Amino acid sequence: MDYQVLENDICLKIKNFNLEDTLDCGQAFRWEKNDKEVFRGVVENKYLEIFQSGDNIIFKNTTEKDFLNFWKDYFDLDTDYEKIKKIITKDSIIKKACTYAGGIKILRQYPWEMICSFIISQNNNIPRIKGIITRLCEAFGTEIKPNIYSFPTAEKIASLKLEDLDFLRAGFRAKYILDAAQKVASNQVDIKAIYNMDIEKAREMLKTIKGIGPKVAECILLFGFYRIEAFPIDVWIKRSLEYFYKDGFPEFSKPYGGIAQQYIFHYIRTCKDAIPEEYRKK
DNA sequence: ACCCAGGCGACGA
DNA sequence: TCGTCGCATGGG
Repeated sequence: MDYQVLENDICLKIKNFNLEDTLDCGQAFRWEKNDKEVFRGVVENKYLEIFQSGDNIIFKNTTEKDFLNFWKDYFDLDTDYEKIKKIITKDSIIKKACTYAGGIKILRQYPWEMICSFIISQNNNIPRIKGIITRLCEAFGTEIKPNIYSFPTAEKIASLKLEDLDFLRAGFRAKYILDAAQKVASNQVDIKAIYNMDIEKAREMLKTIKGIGPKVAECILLFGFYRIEAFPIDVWIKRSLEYFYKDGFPEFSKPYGGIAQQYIFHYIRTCKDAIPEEYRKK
């Protein structure tokens, strides 16, 4: 890994990485870009400002220690994506998607935040998901810097009543958030245990929470537990499976299905001519 | 106004 | 076990 320690910042030199696509492709909901291409976000109890300039990524006001012990892991910098791409791009559709969106990395995020976030995501759109999560953090998270809040703990949410969540305007999802918090806080859904479960058991465990079905469970496993074989099928992926993969998704890609899935998801959502218009609204 | 959003639970056949 | 429908809310 090639990086330089500057006065207050870390400068990482990296190829084939796209910060904006990575932070804005629907896997994370707590990064916002300001008017100067700088992303601001909160992960656990750390606040970061970060931006990209060509092959340089600048981590603002970051110590080498935080970079090596925390952000390197969060941004999945030790995974050899080129090796994975070599395998999965033997499929021509993934190859196209990878050309378009191959700068995305799968962020190593945290289980409870992903459980809560992807419960909120169901039958919802990304701007609204972000809004609900922002309100949730501002109300129940910890203020780690002036006006900057961490994601609230499951214990904190579990201590609330359903009416306390009304202001989120999360609709029918509010009761699911509460159920998730209660089950996680009480260890009825044991996050530590899920890390060591085989994936099918982990799916079943997550689905004991109300509001977690097959799709949300896959997202939690992929983004919260780094199970890169997890393959969430949302409306967009369903469309692309119908259009591109009538005979099934290629077997050799399945161990890295989650990475391929992200490339395809970003590709067909944002590239106008990826699939025909009539498939976009079926 | 209308349609849809990174779906799910409840219900009926 | 498989289809269908209602769900809260608000952006386009």
